Amino acid sequence: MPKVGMEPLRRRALIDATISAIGERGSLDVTMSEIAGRAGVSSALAHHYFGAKDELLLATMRHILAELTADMRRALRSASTARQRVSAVVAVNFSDAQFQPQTIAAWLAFYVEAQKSAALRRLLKVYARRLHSNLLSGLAGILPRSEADRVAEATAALIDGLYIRRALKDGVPNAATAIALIENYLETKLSRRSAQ
Amino acid sequence: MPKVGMEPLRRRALIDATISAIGERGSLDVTMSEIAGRAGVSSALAHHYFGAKDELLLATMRHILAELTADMRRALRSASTARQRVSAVVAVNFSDAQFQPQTIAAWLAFYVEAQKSAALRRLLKVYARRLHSNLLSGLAGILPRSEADRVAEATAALIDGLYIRRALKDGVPNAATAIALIENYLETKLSRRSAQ
DNA sequence: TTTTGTTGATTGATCCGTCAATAAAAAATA
DNA sequence: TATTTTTTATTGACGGATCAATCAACAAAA
Repeated sequence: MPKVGMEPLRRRALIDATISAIGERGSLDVTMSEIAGRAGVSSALAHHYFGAKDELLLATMRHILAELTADMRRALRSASTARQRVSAVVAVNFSDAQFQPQTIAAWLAFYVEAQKSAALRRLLKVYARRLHSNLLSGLAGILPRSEADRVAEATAALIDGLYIRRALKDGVPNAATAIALIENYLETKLSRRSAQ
Repeated sequence: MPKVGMEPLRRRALIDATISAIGERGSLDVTMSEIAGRAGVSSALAHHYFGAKDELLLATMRHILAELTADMRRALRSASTARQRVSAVVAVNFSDAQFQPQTIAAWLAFYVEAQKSAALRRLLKVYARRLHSNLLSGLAGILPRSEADRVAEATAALIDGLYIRRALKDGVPNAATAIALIENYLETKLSRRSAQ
């Protein structure tokens, strides 16, 4: 039943299907047929709209990053102090929308794929840089620049590390614990401004 | 030129070839032919000794973990105080032997594969638990138990996070900086035993 | 009648795993 | 010691399966 204006709906359905397929299998080793099937269309249609598998994967990653970015912007808007801004950035990464098995598995899989795909690598670097600068925008108001830089780096590493450990279902079990762990770190770093 | 006693040599060569192949491609998507070729043998021989690809990959992961474990044991032996033990555990993970692009890429790839392979998952969990208990063996002598547990968890997450960021060639550029970052965290955690 | 949506069938490539065949060493036998 | 037999090492060729991508064809809207 071909109705006009299907393109954006199909694109979105295919991207959602890609996320859930990757999340379930835990890797990018999902077939176009599998994805298309989940979206309720044929694999030919997936190729019709995205051209090649690479581009569907890239579009999916872009979509995940866009959602994260939007969440981040929202969270930052409602933070008034520098300290709150730091906490907001951390909290978003462990919000219900982001810290889910599917999304986490997808992140991990994309990290690996980035080693092969230059386009994906570029995308992830943009995200990493943005995360860093978001953290820094809060920290710079509290700590001296070089120290703020180091704390931002450590916080980013903690976020990535907790994600990876969550994917393995080992270590930290839930979002609240993860946040508490990072906040605990930040608290010890921010409460005593004697640096070094 | 069939000479007897080739098996251990071939196994080793194939495992080394697997590591370098994975390291170069940045994922487990390497063919048996590619691996065998690097080891200077035919793919049929790789199958002869390892049966299936899964088992070669598993053997490779086991080998990497065994090396890390051996390094860890050595490092711990030469540490006399609890504090030194903590630093030793951290340092080993960023030693020249471990913190190399090839090995890091392999780690990351295996993390992803673990979501599919139960055997691999079990292996990684054993490693994670051992890392945790090694860290704890040092921290428990300095901090109260619950606090020590949390710091061990954070340190492990930092290690994983710095690995992942290294794989992306983003963030922390070298081993010394990574160690300094973690030591800086440990120092702030261990110097003020007022806990919370 | 042109545009948009859609798919079944097919192609071509890749790759794992197997197998029969070969050859050298080692062991057993004469 | 000379020979046969068995074990170990090794590979080229191939079967079979999977999958990405293409294409021709069809149907409904515009």
